[in-house]
Amino acid sequence: MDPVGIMRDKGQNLGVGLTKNTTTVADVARQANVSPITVSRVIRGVGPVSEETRERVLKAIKQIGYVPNHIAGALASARSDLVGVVLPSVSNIVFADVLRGLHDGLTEGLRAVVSISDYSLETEERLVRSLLALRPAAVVLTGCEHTDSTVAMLSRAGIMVVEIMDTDGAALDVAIGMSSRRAGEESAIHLLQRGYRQFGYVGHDASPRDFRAWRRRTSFLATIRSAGATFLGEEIVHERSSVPAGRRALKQLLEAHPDVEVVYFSNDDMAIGGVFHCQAEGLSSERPLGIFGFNGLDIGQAMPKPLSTILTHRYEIGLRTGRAIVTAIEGGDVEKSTDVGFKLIEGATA
Amino acid sequence: MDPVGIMRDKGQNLGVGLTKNTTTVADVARQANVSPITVSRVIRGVGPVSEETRERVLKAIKQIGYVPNHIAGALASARSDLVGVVLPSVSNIVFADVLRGLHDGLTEGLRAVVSISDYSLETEERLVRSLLALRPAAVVLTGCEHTDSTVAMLSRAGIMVVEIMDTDGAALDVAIGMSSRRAGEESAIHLLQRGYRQFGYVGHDASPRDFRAWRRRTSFLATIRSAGATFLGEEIVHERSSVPAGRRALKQLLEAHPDVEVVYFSNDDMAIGGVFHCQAEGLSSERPLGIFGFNGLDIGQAMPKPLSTILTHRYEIGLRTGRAIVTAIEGGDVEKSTDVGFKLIEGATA
DNA sequence: TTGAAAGCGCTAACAT
DNA sequence: ATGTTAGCGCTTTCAA
Repeated sequence: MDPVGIMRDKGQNLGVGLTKNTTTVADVARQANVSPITVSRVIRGVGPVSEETRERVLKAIKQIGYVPNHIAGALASARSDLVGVVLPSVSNIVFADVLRGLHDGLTEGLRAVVSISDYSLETEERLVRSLLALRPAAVVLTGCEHTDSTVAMLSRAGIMVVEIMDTDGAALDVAIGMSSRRAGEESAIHLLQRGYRQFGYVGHDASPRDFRAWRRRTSFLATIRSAGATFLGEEIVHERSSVPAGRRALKQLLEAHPDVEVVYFSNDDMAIGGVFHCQAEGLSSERPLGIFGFNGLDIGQAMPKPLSTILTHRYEIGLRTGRAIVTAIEGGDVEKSTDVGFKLIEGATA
Repeated sequence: MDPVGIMRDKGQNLGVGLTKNTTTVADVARQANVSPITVSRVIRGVGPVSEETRERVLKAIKQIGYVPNHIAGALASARSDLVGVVLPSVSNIVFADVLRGLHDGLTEGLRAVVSISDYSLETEERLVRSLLALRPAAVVLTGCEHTDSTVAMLSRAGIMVVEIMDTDGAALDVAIGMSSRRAGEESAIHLLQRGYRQFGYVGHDASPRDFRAWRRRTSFLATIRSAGATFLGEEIVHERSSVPAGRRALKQLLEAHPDVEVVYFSNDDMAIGGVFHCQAEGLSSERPLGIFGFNGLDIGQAMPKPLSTILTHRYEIGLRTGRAIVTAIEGGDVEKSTDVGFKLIEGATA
């Protein structure tokens, strides 16, 4: 209930030589009886500094509680320790995994500035424009679809761009991910091999567009059709993917198309909702409806009947992205495109 | 397979007036026949600028594809548009929700720099030290436990600090969250009212420490004990919380203490694992074991028997945090402590 | 091994 | 309404 004064004592006394409480390299230098540049060298650990002065400077830093200003450093050196990251969502555990991997992969004091595009390319463009103002060391985007302006801005900026998750398109610079097309295809082939002939699909449509889910659906459908199987119909919920949405959608689908033998879901969240619908309706025994997901979330594998799905390597994508950025900054070469693959989990639901 | 040259044409030609491909306000100014400061005023939308010059400047910006440099701006104005955020984890959907809320709450071009402490106060200290080098507009920390050094650094920096999730402790500056203590207590009261007398607990211990889960457990135990109920025992997995971990842990607990009537779980992930264990063992009918969670994840509510749990307002915590930061930056007053509360969901598992 | 000078790109303060 | 001047705090370059 107490209103509180923020930014107390910023000490920005711009008057006549009054105290500013922001200590600088100059303060440290004075304390240690060296020049500012020597302090800078000690902090960055570059250049020749005698052990004796080094210790003197370090002591001075401790004494006056100096905290380096990377903003000033970045301006002077034209080198940034920020990595701009645009993810379509963080609520989806998939991108949370990517982010965790990215953090583990980024070293050398690199830090991620995370923005969320909500699956909109226009939002992505806005976010990239704004991120570029930070002159980041690299930019990480999700997927290979971007507006022309986004591409133009990035190419003019001349910084490293990593497109993650998706290796189906032509990489702007570096791509690290997997092929959605092949994932859809392999899912279809597996289900065909299991003898299914009557297919259904349950999908979501996140805000504007989840391109990768759509590409999986497209190649899945193409594969079952070219095998002569029947696609009975689909139910698409116009909201972000979730367990409850999957449950509702499967109910809808089964009402419209009671004869489906197996349903391909846009991802595990949706598929788990499907499993719950079957459990709730007691469908499991009298009518073994096949359910197939995508991602291989651990929750799906912890269910009494583990979910049949495709395991994706989200953490690894993030990790490799971080490492690729570090490598590039250190002057190393980075693969143009890295496919981390995926793994089909047979499970017990299809 | 193509090694690719990153940072191509950085254009850092430091020679005699050769082309640098970084355009600056000066370039725009030249193009528009005004002074740099006028360009700056147009970009920031402050100060008096005639409509005519404004348009001329805007046109020039478009023409030469100028991208502002916020790093330089931040240095000159001693104002940053970065908000440092330290979360214990992002894999946990709870913090992903917080992050989403935070993004929605932050406006005015404020951007989050996210770091992950992995539930370690020492890591948090390191991350805060490193974040302060960016001179952020505010720092968001999780929980009210911090090392002394962390507290000292932050107070010296004199910037806004928001401690989220937890309002049990004394806020350093601003706290937005809920009371873990009361959550544990209310869970216990509810289960006692339902007639349960033989209690068990299944918990996790994330890396070093999940303080809030532990506080829930402590107040839960205190409450059932003071009501004269029996605490039969507990099973703690020494890993981060997850559905599979919950499933395994419940199995263990029931083997050691076959007489428990109801189990309080450290959170919904663990509790859902418990439900899956019961389903897999066919325990649901022959022996209706009570299961109670924490968080109110939508997956728990989409299960055939919705999980009994406490709904927390993660998104709102993030949203309010973002808004509080914006308010403070704009000079407004912010509540010292905001309790967003929680809501008990009766569900069908306890 | 150390330092002096210059400037990164922008904006606050003070003119005009 | 616009411009001039003088830095922000650091690091580069070049000299000692």
